Amino acid sequence: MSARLRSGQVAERAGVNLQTLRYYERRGLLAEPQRSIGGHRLYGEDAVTTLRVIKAAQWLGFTLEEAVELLETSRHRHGRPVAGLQERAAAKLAEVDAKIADLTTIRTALAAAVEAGCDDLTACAGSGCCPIPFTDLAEETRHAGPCC
Amino acid sequence: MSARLRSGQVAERAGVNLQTLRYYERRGLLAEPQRSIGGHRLYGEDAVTTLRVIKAAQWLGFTLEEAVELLETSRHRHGRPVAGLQERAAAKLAEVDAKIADLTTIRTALAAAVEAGCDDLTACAGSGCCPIPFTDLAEETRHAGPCC
DNA sequence: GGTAAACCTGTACCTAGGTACAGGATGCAA
DNA sequence: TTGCATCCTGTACCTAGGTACAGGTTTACC
Repeated sequence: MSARLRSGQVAERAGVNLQTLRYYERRGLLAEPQRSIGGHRLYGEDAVTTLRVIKAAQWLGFTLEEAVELLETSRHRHGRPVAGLQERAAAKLAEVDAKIADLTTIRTALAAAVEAGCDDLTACAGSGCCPIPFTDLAEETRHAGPCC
Repeated sequence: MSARLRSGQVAERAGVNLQTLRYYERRGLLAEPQRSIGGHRLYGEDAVTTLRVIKAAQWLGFTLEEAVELLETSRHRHGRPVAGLQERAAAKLAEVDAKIADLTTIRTALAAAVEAGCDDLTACAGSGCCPIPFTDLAEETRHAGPCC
């Protein structure tokens, strides 16, 4: 239907690596495109849109796994409302809020350590007067770290 | 000098996996301990402290690579002040602030998308009325994503 | 001295999201 | 038709921070 794009052109327009296209295809994010006689991939403009959507989803904090689901529901939601962007975005919003709260706690500890003039974590761990919660961290192994 | 602890005891006290001890030893975070006649590792109490420090550093957002440096300066800073915790903590504070700012931007976009009732990213990418900055993201490839 | 738990080494595997390389085929323009 | 850029496949590698397993030795306790 529309002008066919070669993989290099799609990659360039979307600002991704050529290999990433194939990777996304394997992961099911990008549909298998048409092929030329010789076997080269030929994409439509919609592939570029899909890549933009993937990038936006990643920016919002969705994993590729989640991006697959977002794209799938977007593709074939025939009438009945599968868990759509609304629910997922609300859940992600809560995750982001939790992450901000964690980082804010850490920020406070870090600022306090700077303020208190701490200059040696090992010494700090010994003296009980450091604002960094060493003992809490040792016990709370269940509580995930700040990142990833 | 102090009571010798076996690797399992150290791991348990610090709340880490046994394998993690060896991993940290390889990475240079944990000094090579003494050995029993038969070759088993025998640690002092200070190993547990070191592990607590590592956990605290990770919680604050330092990588293991950075934790090595923190521990090393803590170990052999003979007089002259190498870049200590103060500088590193201040730098990390700036990083954390930047991360919080990024997440706050994302939070705003996510909340706006929920508010606007967006229910399909692909459709959103087409219509220009979605609060998610698709086009900006496509251009700003240099700007790192929200996480890691 | 017997036995079970703990420990040893080396190596492979895991997540997440890609990236790189080798060796060969295709596409396009002069 | 020649030549070069682009693309193909499959496989290996990367970061970061671990975790798991196999096969063998040591320690500790009864």
